[in-house]
Amino acid sequence: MSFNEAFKAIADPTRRKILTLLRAGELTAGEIASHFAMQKPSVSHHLKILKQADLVQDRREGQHIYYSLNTTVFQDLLRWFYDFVEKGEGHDER
Amino acid sequence: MSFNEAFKAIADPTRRKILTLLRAGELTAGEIASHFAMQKPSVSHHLKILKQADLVQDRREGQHIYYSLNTTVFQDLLRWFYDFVEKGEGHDER
DNA sequence: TAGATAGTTAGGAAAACATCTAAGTATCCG
DNA sequence: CGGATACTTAGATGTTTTCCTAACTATCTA
Repeated sequence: MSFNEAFKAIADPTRRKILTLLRAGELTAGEIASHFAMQKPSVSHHLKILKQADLVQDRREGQHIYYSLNTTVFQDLLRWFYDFVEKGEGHDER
Repeated sequence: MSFNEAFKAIADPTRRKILTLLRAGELTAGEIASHFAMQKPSVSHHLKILKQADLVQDRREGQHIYYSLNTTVFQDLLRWFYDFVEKGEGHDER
C-alpha cells in the first residue's frame, strides 16, 4: 500500500532532491522551497506526497513546519533492491 | 540520465511485477504478458520502458524474444537507498 | 510462397501528474 | 485587534502516462 506510494514519490526528481537535502538534517518548508525555481505551493505539494508515502515526517514549531526523513520506509525499499542484486542469477526460489 | 529513467520505470506496479517475474530467470514477452490481464501491446510498452532504463535486456531466438534482468542498474539504485539508511540515523549496524 | 505465431509500432482516449495563481489557515508580535 | 510571515489548500491548465485496437514486421513451417 504505502510501498507503491513510496515508489511513485521517489520517481520525481524534485522529490528525490528534497530527500537528498533532508539527509543533512531537518529543514523548514521555506528552506526546502528556496532550493527550487518553482513556486512554494508546488513544493508544498511535493512535500505532501512524500509525507503520504511515509518518506518524511513533519513537525510544527511556531510558524515553521520542519520536515525530516523517516528512514524506516527507506529500509523496506533498500531490501527490495537488495533482493534483485543478491538473487539476480541464483535459482533459490522458495 | 538513465538514473532518472530507472526510477520512473520502477514507479509502475506492472513493471515492478515484471521485474519480479524475471528474478526466476529469463522469460519471453509472451510468457510475461500471460501474467497480466492487460493486452500484449501494453505489456510490450512496459518492456520497452524497462529496456530503455537498462533494467532488462532482450535477446531474440527465432520467433521469441527473451527478456532478462540487468542487475548493474539495480546496484546503483541500491546504493542510492543505502546512503539514506546508513547516514540517516546511523544506529543500525546490520 | 502462404498461413500461422510472436511480438512491436502507431494512433488515440482517458486518467494521472506537475505547476501556476489566488485564496485560506495558523502563528507571532506590536 | 491588525498586520506580517510561513505555509497549505483549491482550482485551472498543459503535459505525461497508461491502456486500448488496428496494423505492421519478423520468423517458422508446410
